[in-house]
Amino acid sequence: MHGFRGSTLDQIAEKSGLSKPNILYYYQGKEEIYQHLLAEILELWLTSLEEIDPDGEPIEEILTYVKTKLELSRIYARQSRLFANEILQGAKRMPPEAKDYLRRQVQRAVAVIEGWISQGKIAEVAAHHLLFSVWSSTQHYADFESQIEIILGPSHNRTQTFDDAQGYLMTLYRKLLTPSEHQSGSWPAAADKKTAARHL
Amino acid sequence: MHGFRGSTLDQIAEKSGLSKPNILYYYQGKEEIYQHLLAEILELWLTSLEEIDPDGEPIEEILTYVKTKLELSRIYARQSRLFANEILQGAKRMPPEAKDYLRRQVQRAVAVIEGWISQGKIAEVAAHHLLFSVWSSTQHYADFESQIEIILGPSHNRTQTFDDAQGYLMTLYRKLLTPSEHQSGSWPAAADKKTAARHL
DNA sequence: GTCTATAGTTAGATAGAC
DNA sequence: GTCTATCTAACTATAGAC
Repeated sequence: MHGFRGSTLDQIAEKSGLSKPNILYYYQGKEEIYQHLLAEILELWLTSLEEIDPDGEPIEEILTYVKTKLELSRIYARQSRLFANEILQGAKRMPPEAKDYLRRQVQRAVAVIEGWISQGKIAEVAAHHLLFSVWSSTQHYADFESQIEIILGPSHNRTQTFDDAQGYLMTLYRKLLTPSEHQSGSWPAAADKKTAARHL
Repeated sequence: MHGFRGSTLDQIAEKSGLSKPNILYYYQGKEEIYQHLLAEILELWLTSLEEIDPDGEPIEEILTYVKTKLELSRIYARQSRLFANEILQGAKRMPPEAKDYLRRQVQRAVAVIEGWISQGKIAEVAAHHLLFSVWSSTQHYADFESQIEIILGPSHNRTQTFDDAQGYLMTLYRKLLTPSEHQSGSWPAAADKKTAARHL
């Protein structure tokens, strides 16, 4: 699980307990094994994104997503690194269907977030960039784990670090998203009744 | 510039205009070329971190660092990806001196930030995690450029995206760092005279 | 279905002429 | 210092027995 070139069929064979030719009996080639893994990971990432509920309480919905994404990074750190490596290499081995799936799910989430903004339920932010920063700041704890190890030293407790990260990220995104007292952009542009009522 | 295994000596030879054996006349091997590149990039990253001035205006100092880091990601995107790839692979090819250098510079910056916090000049945050999120959220635009391309489509303007990112990140970190009106933690613990004066 | 043995390819490094 | 030609190791994939 170290990228397409990072693992050899010999290693995969050893880990899986099958022989090399036997693996190639089930898969057409190394490429197919790799893309199968990629698809699984993307599914995991996007399912959590899909769970953002347009009818939920906006800030809590987003904070829950952040929390879930961090948890996925903790549990599926190796998978996160495999995916990160693929993107780093230019996403050349990512099938077009997977790219479409990614694009569609992001578009949905962006629409939900922009809806909340226009209703004045969260502060005005660039929705795409909010998602980018949520992804990067959570996945960092998986993808750059070896750098964190270098900085915090070998004595640091992994679980503790993830707990601290959660506390930090909750504060970060709560402060960002909480609407300011007198938000000019959301009204009178906002059509939401409750929002309007607050200003009367 | 696609990681140690991502580029072959043949490609390096072609790009540099030299022949393969001629490159190995100057460098002992591929490993030495790679580590030379790594060291250059780390220097670039840590120099910008070093520029954080303990005597400057805290929030502006940090926001300037964020801006600089984003600019470095824009200009040195390939280098950022090379470094990210090394960390992703477990930082196994990073020399111990480079790791020490990284650790020391981070410790210095953390001390500066914690000083500002104890003086009540910025909100209370976990300094290490602040740095982690600044790195990840800025480097994302270099390291995950191909994913951004997938999401925003081929028609998106790279310069525009970086400009939008800067606006977003300035808001994000300004909101995080601005101390709240009645900050209990910073006073009376804070020994700073001006801070105390604000409360009289 | 599963294995051993091996073919075919690629890439890092070196020998040796100029 | 720089090149062509070549060696050697590692790796993907297949042939063919059981």
